[in-house]
Amino acid sequence: MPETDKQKDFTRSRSEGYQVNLMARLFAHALQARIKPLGLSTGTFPVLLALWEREGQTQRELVTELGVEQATMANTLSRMERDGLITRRAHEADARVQTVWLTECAKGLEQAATEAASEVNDRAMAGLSDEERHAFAALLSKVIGNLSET
Amino acid sequence: MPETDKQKDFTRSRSEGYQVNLMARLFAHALQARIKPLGLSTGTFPVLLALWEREGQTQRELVTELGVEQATMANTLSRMERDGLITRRAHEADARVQTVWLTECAKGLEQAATEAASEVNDRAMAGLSDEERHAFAALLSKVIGNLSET
DNA sequence: TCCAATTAGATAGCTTGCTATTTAATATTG
DNA sequence: CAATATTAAATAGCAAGCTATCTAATTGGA
Repeated sequence: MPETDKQKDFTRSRSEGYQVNLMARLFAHALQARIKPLGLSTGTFPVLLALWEREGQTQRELVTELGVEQATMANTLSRMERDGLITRRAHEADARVQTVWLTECAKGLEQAATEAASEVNDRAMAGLSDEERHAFAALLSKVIGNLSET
Repeated sequence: MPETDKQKDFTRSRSEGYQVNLMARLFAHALQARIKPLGLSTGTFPVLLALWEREGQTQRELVTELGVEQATMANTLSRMERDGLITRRAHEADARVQTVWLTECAKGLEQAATEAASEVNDRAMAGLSDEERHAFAALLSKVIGNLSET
């Protein structure tokens, strides 16, 4: 390709960044449709997964585990408290820290919510062989690793 | 796996939806770092790509082409107008329609901006063979297709 | 022709994400 | 011990996405 045509070889439809953004929005849309009836939303969902696995984590721990910014987590937790999904208790040894606990309501949603998420993943991966699904997971990890460096 | 363990087989770290969301945020972060010095942002970028290819499109055409909601596009175009990237002109035949045009400033950014985006894609795909990169693109298309149905 | 349906776009109001800054508490070090 | 660093969390303010609703213009039928 001649040097003068160089700026033409970038097209949106073939850009991985564009496709990834579109895919993420489609995932979120599909998940939202299934968990909205449960009173959940896409932002609260990963927090709930972390807490279903281990309750009483600090905001800092959730931030590290989920890879969002501290301010994002603070806002998400505020909404979750407002909506009756979590409560916060003072840390016994460190007055800066609050620990996060699930309400009974939130505890009761685990089964239905994880089933909804599995359904979305299965639908997204429909028609892919086991090898393709594994290849996709491996490529996701690789790309995430590449973009996470420093 | 026994029936009673069923709810435990969903883990965030292995959920495609979670990984895809993380990957999309990393892509956006990497792109933002490179185009912010040009006065651009991630939301305006695909609109510019579409207009660099063909100016004078209507908002409706941009919506269809980029796969965002009409309200999202309206807001994005407002910010772009505010920031001196586009102007809008009345359509000669239909008073409901406005066509979107690039400012001289926006026209001058094409080369630098597409280079920035290529750089992000290359970094994300670093260490992948040509076959892997093609496989990734094919899987993206497949998954997008699956989630786009109806 | 006129009324209903459609279409283009704007607006309201929300979530989810970000950066940057602030406040308060704890840890560290001279 | 006092001054400084660091750490945890909150807050301000913005971008980018969404749904839902509204207005105005155009189109299509009866």
